[in-house]
Amino acid sequence: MGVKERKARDRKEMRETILQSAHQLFVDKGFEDVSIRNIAEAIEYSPATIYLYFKDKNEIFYALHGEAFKKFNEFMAVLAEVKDPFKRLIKMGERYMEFTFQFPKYYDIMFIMQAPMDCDVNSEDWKVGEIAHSQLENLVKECQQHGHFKSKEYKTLSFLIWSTMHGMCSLALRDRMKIYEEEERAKMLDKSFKMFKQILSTI
Amino acid sequence: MGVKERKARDRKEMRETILQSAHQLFVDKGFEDVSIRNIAEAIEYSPATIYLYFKDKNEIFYALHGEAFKKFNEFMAVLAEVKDPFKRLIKMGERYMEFTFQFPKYYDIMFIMQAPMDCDVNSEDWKVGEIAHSQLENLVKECQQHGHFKSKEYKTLSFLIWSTMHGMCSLALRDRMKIYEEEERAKMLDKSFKMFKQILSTI
Amino acid sequence: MGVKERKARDRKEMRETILQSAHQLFVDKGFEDVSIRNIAEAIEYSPATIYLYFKDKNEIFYALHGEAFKKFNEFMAVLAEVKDPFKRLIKMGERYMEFTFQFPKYYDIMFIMQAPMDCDVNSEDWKVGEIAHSQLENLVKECQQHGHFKSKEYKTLSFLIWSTMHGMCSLALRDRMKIYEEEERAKMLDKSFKMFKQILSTI
Amino acid sequence: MGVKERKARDRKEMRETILQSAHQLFVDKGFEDVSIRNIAEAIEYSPATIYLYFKDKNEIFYALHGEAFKKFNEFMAVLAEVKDPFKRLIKMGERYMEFTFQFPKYYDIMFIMQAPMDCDVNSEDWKVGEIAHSQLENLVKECQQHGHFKSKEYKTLSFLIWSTMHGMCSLALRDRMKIYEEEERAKMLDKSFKMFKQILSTI
DNA sequence: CATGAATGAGAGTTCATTCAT
DNA sequence: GATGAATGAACTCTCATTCAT
Repeated sequence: MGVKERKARDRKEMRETILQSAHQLFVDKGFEDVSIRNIAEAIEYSPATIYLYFKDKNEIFYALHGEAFKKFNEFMAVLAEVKDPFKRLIKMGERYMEFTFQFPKYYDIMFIMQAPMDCDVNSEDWKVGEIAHSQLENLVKECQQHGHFKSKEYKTLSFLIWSTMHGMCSLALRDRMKIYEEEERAKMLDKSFKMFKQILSTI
Repeated sequence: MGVKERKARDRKEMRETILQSAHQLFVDKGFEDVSIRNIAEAIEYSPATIYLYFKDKNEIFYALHGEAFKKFNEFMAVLAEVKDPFKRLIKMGERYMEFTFQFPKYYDIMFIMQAPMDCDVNSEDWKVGEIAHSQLENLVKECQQHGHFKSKEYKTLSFLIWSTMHGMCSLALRDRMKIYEEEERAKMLDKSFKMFKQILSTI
Repeated sequence: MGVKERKARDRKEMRETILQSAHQLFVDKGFEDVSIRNIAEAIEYSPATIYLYFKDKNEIFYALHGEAFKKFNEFMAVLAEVKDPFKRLIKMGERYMEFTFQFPKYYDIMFIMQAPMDCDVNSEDWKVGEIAHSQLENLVKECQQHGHFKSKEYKTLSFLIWSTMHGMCSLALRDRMKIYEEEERAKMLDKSFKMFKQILSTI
Repeated sequence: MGVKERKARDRKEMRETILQSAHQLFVDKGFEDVSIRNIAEAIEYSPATIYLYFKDKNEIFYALHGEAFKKFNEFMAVLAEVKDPFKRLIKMGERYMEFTFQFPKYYDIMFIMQAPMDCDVNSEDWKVGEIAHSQLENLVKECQQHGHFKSKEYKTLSFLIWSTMHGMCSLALRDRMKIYEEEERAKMLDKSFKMFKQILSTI
């Protein structure tokens, strides 16, 4: 038994090692530019070894996808500290943007990339996503209980808020802010987010 | 003379055929995952033939990009009929969404897809993009002259509006609305846009 | 008849035009790097046109080969002016080197390149080559009649002389003088040829 | 242990196999006209396999170049046995010719073929070449100390000697002795070399 | 368990050549 | 006589994947 358990543990550790490498490479270079060979080299194993732990490249992708959402949720954990729901909502937006620009490739998999077709909709990953989403809806509802967003349907507003945040982030990430001068882009995002907060506080 | 013209027309048709195929494929599989060979197969010509009409893979992408923006601007031409600037802004939003869901592949190329790096910023395509953008900014400014958006910086607000619209559209296009039931998605977009209009009218 | 003749003349002119272009390109870039397209572009005709005048790329090559030898012989014509046979021999060597470095690609086809297999040994081109060669042999014989190269077999000496000249030229042309500093190479060739002359004058 | 060694041996053998094929092809068809595919077909492996043993096409060429020079130097080792420098010089010439006709393909790569441009001048291969060359220069110098080649600059004379040998060898190798009857060619080379020796002994 | 070796498939691209017009 | 259009075959090189060891 001890043996079996150790084996299982070893196996998990190896998967972890591979994913960490894949993660690093992925975060550095994006999905398309990470090859099995890269990962293998990074962990100083042979490419063939990877296949002992993952069926194929897609499986690694899915795992990363899961990691991304996990990381995202961890990233949002700090919200717990903020008591006032509206302030918490604002903080959520701030963290959303921070996450986006700290882990742009993760944001990309999570919210932009065309996922491979055969992705399992029921997989745990998507559940994690749903959790994040209902967190937002609950928060909006809570804000209403504190007098915000009067006569707004909370589900719809939640989606609208998410859309706005996602719009800013994804335009930036996918290089659609070239209409602004290089140096202005960050400022524009900043000003835009500030204006968004202000609007939210008045409606 | 007739001959020359017919040849020119043939040539244009062929370019068009290639572009249509490429278009389809690019958005189905992403730029990186489309090969000249794919395109060639799709139109039932040899790969070499493609090179008679386009210098390389990138040039195909740029051509599509240009076409998309042209179509986009044509699509926005109806705005001229709307006199009141605020109503025009709202109409703009409506048309934006209509365009997105009528020509999702074009929208994808314009605002979502990862473009090849070595794209010429000074090319006409980008100018068309800038025109569309300054159209929005001018419209927002005009609204302010009619008493809307008091004490809001118009450039920032323009970006925020665009972000919101893009957020909704791209989340839908890239299948990130799976958290909602299939039948609800369109409704959600609708309600969300309505709420957005309402918010805009109060700020 | 007039018509027939004119047509024939036209045809020859076109062949000439093509060859001149091919020649220029060939001299500039070497055989491998000249494409039918290049030639066609240079003469502002379509690639297909080339095929009306030459069976294929090889045929152009052979024609160039012939041109090279013709040019070589023309280049040697000045020797006629030199009365004294030994001086003429020396002059021949000088001209040989001059030709080599003025038309390196020609020298290459004539004396270095692996000729395409299906080259016709009996073609006129080779005869031109033989003429050049027997010119050398005759010259050496003549020198002997004037007291040079006593008790040397003239055919053998001729080959030895040619070998020496070819050795220097081909080592230079095929970049085998890298053992010497860049600036020294020309000097080395010069000194080497001077020494060769001096030796010839003493044997 | 035995395993490691066997693997290393296998690897070396495979490299050798590839090099032999490449060798043959390079000299038959020239560097430009040999493809990785050709080589792969010749050894009945897939093209991709080649890349497991050589970084790219150039590396194959360099390897051959290196091998050739190593072989050449080994071939010249027998010179050590000859005490008298002039006799040694003559022997060197003899060995040079023997090498040429025993290993014509190697000779071709070393001294005739157009090498790829981006060759590393500082690589070991070129050093081996320089060694061979300075061996000649030293030998000529030594001959002078024994009363030969009076008032001749030894570096220049060395190049002249090399040129003469290379001229004879390369004309033969590249089939430029067709002016002589088939049966005479070898004799001509022989007589020519004899005459060269005789000349060297009198200057 | 780990891997070295091998490969099929495929990428973008170029070229000599053909043929209907 | 000239050509625009087309293509088959080739190029170098990379990658995910397999399998015997």
